[in-house]
Order: sequence, then structure tokens, then C-alpha cells
Amino acid sequence: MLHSPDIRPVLRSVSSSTLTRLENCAECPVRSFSICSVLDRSDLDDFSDIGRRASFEPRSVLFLEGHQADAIFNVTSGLVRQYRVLPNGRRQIVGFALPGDFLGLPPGQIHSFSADAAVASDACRFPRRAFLGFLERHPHLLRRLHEAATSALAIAHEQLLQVGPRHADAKIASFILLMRRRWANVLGVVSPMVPLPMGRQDIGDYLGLTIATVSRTLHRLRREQAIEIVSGGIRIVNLTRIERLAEF
Amino acid sequence: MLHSPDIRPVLRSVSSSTLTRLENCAECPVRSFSICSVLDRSDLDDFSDIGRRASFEPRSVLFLEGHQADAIFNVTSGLVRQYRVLPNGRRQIVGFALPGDFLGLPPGQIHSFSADAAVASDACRFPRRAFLGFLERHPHLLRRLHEAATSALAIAHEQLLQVGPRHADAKIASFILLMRRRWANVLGVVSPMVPLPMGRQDIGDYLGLTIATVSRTLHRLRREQAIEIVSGGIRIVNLTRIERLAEF
DNA sequence: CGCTAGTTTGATCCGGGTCAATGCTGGTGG
DNA sequence: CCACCAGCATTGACCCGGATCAAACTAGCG
Repeated sequence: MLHSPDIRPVLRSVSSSTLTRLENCAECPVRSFSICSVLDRSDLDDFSDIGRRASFEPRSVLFLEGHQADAIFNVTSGLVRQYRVLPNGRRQIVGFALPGDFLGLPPGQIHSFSADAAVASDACRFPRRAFLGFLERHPHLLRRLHEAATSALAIAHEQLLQVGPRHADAKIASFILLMRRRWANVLGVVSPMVPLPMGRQDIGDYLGLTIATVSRTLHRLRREQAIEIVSGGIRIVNLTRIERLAEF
Repeated sequence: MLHSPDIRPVLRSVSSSTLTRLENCAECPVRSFSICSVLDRSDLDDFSDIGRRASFEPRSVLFLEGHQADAIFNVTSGLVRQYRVLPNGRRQIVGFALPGDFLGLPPGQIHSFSADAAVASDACRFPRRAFLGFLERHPHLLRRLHEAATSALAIAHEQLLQVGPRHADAKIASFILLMRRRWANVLGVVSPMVPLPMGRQDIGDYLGLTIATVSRTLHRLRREQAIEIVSGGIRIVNLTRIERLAEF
């Protein structure tokens, strides 16, 4: 039942992705809304010393569930999917990390989920030990991290409402609104254009739907003049209709 | 679709629940595994000064989604359900708080979910402002809180796997195993007896099933000699069978 | 131009939702 | 002590939405 075909990520050692020195963090596009926002100029210099910029091709892995958590990441561009795979082969995506999002600090030493790039992406990569050392010396960063964790928890709760037993239209409509909100936060403007860089399978594995139902539902919404389907995303035509659907 | 009948909590002002002074925190049954575990003897005295013990009758509310978060809670006995209600009336339980669990510190100032007592329960109640002040003076408590938040996030991810599109048997089996694990943590021993103090409706609203399906599935498991149904919970008869089912 | 991966679309089936009746249990008052 | 009642839980009959299986289509890309 509902197995996710071909979800195997590309196993690629980190060394094969580009690793370059972090420069001008101050001009970083995600600076203002990522965890770094609480660091002042001089802290930022120290911070950039311990991190490296890493580039990831589509499907390449940031880390895997069950493995030692030896590095943490701050996404700067692209889209990273966080997921767990059930014993039966089904994949549940437990979150999409957008630019500015922070990931890789699990409860213990072991990653509790896997993460890979849905599309070509960049992230700042910090060795765990160095990051924890820095954290020790900058307690206000811990407060910011705690904030990030509680808001990640709130988003997970939001997702619980979506994944549960709701109609496919409602799930898709909520998903569109969620992505609209989250991209608005990154791009700085609300726009009827909602980028959906992830594939249909990813949307399905996030919402608990099959690829077939995702496709059917999107096209039903298109027929009803609620959205337009464009390459790499959708355009909201009738926002009220989408909002109404999302309620059920 | 799947509306939750009669989920209205009892609206009861906090003042009507018993509020007594916190005494001998050192002998508190949940001390060793709750957030207080990081506080030493003298810290604990200060901490107990700002809190009060509150008792809650079944269905009485700790706090409501959307309201000002003016107090945080540490459950000491009973069972607290955390939930959100969708516009269509369906209730999604986003977590059960067992003795030792901590709740009530949302991302912002506003509660992002509601919480009420599933059965008669007790909790330590701390005014938000006083708690944050104490937190300011005890940075290691913040580290413990961050730990609690990340592990709550991991549990939420776990729940996402359960709520998704799985067979009813698999959901129920996973739920039984989850509750077994969590009670073991509280009681200090693993036991084939798994207390389920919450009602069928609560289990359904946690897993995304109807009351009818929960009941049917439990009785199917009983017919298959996998469990026994006893008052206030179940007894695992064939653990292997349950574990096998939980995988699918 | 043809290959491949992803997407769309159709036909069929089944698990679990819905509706509704019945059963059980514990508390209350006569 | 028992009749009654209210709140859950159980059980049955039926139906529908979305999963499944499979085929056709499309868009990049070498």
C-alpha cells in the first residue's frame, strides 16, 4: 500500500560536493531570517571561520537517518527534503527546508531523519563539535536555536493536521497556501506564483497521497479555474476558492 | 468527513482547580526524568518558589490555542492531551503529555495548540514571566529545554509516520508499542500491560481513525490472540505479532 | 530523433468512513 | 438493592474516495 517507487537518494560523499570558504556572511541573502541573524559583526566573523559552503546536486544526501550527526547545515538556496523511510518502503517527508532553514541537530548524537537535496542547493556546513563550542561561547544563539526548534515543532503540528484523514483537495489546497506563506517569508513578497520545485512524488510523500492523486487533484483545481499549472510551480487564480477548500 | 463528535472540553477557570504550594520537589516522582532534573538542590528551592501545584479534573483545560501563553506546565500525574481543532470540526491530537512532560512554551506569545486533561491529572504551574526570569539566571536549564524541544520534534515526526496513509492495524499496533515505550520510561519497567487511560475517541483523533475503526481493530487483534483488552488499557499477549503489524 | 524520467489519465477495487442500532458500565436516587 | 440513565464502546450494513495497476503522454537531453 502506497509504496514510494524509486526514492533512492544519490549516495555521494560530502567531499565530492563543492566545499569553499565562507565569505561575506554579512551579505548572505538568508542572513536576516536564519539563525545567524542574532550574531553581530564580530561574532559573525568567528562563526564563518568554522563553516564551509557546500553545494549539492539534486538527490545528493546531506545526512542519513541513523548515522552519526557530525555536521549541521544552514540552507542558503534550493530545497532540502527531510524524510524517514518506513520498514515497508514508504517514504514520509517530514519537512521541506527552504533557504534560511537550519537542520541537523537531533536530540542525541544520531540523526533521526535523512535529508537530501530536492533540487540543486547550497548550504553552510558546520562541524558539530565546532558548532557546539561556538554555541557554548554565545548563549544568545542557543536561545535562537530553541526558538527555531519550537517553531519547527509548530510546523510539524501543522503538517499533522494536513497528513491526517482529509480530502485530497483540502490537502493540496493547504499545501499550496503553506508554500505560498513560506516562500513569501524567503522572497519578501507574497505572490500568486507559488514555486513547487519538488516533484509530484515529493508532494505526495509529504501529504500522504499518491503521485496519481496529486496530479489528478492539481488538474481538477486547474479545471475549476482555481490555479494555473506552470513549469516549476503553480499560479493562484482564485485565492478565496483555495482558502475555502483548505478548510475541509 | 471524520468529524469528532463531542470533543468540547470543560471550560473551567484555573482558579477553580486546586492550587497549592510546591513542597518537597526533591521527592517528586517525575523529578529524575523531567526538565527539573538539571537543577541542583538550591536551584530547586528557588524554582519551587515560583511554581504552584495544580489539579485538573477530566476535560478541564490547561490552556487554549490562540490564547496568551501566560503559564507553563510540568505534568506530574495523569494524562494531558494536546490538540488542534480544524475549521471543519475535526480534532487532531498532536501529542499526549505523560508525567514528566513539559508544555506551554510556544514559539511566540500565543499558544499554538490547546491542552486539556484526558483523566484527572496534576501539574506544576509556573507563571511565564517568572519562569523566563528563572531561565535567564539558569542557562543550563535552557539547554535542557532545547533538548526537550528537539525530542518533542522527533516524537512529532514519529507521529507523522503513524498518522499518514497506513493500515488501521499498523497504526494501532504502532500506537500500542509507542505507549508501551513511553510508560516504561515513566514507570521504570517494561510491562506487557499497556495503560490506555484516554478514550477511543482520543486514540482515533491521534491516529487519524474513527472511533469505530479503533474499536474494530482492537477487537480484531484480540480475536487473533495478539492482545487482551482490559479495563483502562490492554495487555500484550503476542509481542512479535504486534511488532510485525507495526511495520506495515 | 529516440531515450528516459517524470507526469497524466483511465479502469477497477477495497479499506475504512458514515450512519445507526445495540450493548455495556458505573453512578444516582428512590 | 435495584431501576434508571448518560456516556462510551461495540457491531453491522453500506458506500465512496483514493490506492492500485497499467497505459499513454510529455519534456529534456544526448
